[in-house]
Amino acid sequence: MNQHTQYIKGCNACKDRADIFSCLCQTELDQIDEKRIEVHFKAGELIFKQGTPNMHFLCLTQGKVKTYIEGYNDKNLILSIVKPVEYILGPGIYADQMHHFSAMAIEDSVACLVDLVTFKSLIRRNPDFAEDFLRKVSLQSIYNYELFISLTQKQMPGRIADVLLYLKDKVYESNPFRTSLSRQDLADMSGMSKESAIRILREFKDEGIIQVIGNDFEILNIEHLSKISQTG
Amino acid sequence: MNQHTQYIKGCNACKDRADIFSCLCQTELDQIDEKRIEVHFKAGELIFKQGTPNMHFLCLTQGKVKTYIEGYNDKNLILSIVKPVEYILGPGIYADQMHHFSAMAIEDSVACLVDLVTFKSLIRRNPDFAEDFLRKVSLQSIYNYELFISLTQKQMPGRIADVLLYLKDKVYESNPFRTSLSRQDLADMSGMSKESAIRILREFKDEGIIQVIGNDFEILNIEHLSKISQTG
DNA sequence: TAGATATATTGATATATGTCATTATCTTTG
DNA sequence: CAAAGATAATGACATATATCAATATATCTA
Repeated sequence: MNQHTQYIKGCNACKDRADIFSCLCQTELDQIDEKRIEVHFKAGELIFKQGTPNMHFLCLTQGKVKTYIEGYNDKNLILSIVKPVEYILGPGIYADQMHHFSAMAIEDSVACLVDLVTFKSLIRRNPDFAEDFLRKVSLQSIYNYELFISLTQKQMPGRIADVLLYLKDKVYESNPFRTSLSRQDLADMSGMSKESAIRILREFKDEGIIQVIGNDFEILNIEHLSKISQTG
Repeated sequence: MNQHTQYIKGCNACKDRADIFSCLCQTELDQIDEKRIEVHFKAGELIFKQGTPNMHFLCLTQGKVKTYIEGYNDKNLILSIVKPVEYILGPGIYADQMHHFSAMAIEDSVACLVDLVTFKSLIRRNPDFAEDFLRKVSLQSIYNYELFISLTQKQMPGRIADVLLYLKDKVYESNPFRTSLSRQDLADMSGMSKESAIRILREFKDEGIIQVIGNDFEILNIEHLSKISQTG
């Protein structure tokens, strides 16, 4: 399916893949469809920036996006890698209408922007939709708690192991995988300097746990890597 | 107001103080009141434990509670100190019905437990309530992002500064404040060993930024402490 | 294709932080 | 009140991790 067909079919084509929208009736879906803006981003382009007003609910239909908190000294902390079809839910939607993290395309991407007035009115009118949305928010929260433990209680090897397993299981869903993430990105996902990230990757490579050629990764010994993730 | 009057008055007395319940009509509030169980906890008692089923929505009416993730090697990460009247919202409510963190009373406390069936049906029936709840969840999320930055990008002095400012501004809301938190707790809030926490506190004391006598804290130079929080 | 620019890698070194052992102080309890 | 147990404080030391500098490799661009 090329981008043009995708555009013409609109939300209906997407609906099957987009879990929380499956509980909307046709009229409700049409409402979103009308208000929907489809935007194409090139790899490296900023989708929205932390600190700016949050006016849209965002649904990623193609490509990959990293969400990250911009901290001090130009250091970023990558929260998640979003793949299609998933939503980018900022907590600002129901609080201060601001973005609390930034989002950047790491591959050429397509996203649908739905204005928040429409989105919120659907939340109010359709309890199933509200519950599904709450479920999404909750799952994200749960993942954040895991991230807390990984980042604050594990040493570097454990954190890199977590990142590799996350990429394999949640992002690329395949074992030899090629990523568009830079070494700096991997470092930003695991809260360390890029030099440290590189060093740990090399250690894993030397121990035969992984194979790395450029941006092609293969986890050779999943058990061992999981153990490193466990023991911190 | 003693505990007995508090009990007799029920949710109605609490309503003024409990923001998200203010949008409920009397009938709805009565429903919660009926299903409500009031429980008294002694300081140090576990209220619920990570990994157990999450069957109740919890509202703290007296005392103070710490919520914390139990990580590896018996290390905990304290997420928040809850004071009355606030809610303890686990993300499991709308996901897997499990607790993803533990809660423990750090002072003698009173909490109201509302069963989730009642709670969820109100969320479905009253959109204002649902929105208020979403607002609460969102604010918690925003705080978690700040915590991420503090814990992963600041050095120990910055993290301890954050903890002290949090206790002053959000928990005790007064400047000389007495806490029931142990040094280990302060360490668990800032993601470091208790020895390190103690050392940083001593440094702040030597530099005249704070005064500490036992569990009595006073921040003498708020500007300086804020600066330490900023510069990491 | 060559030069320029960004990214990745490596090594040497400095530093932040944790661990362990010891002593001091506070709190509980018989 | 004294003994016991918990919590707090301190110092010496080990180690995880960041920083800096140098080089290698990849990627872009004229």
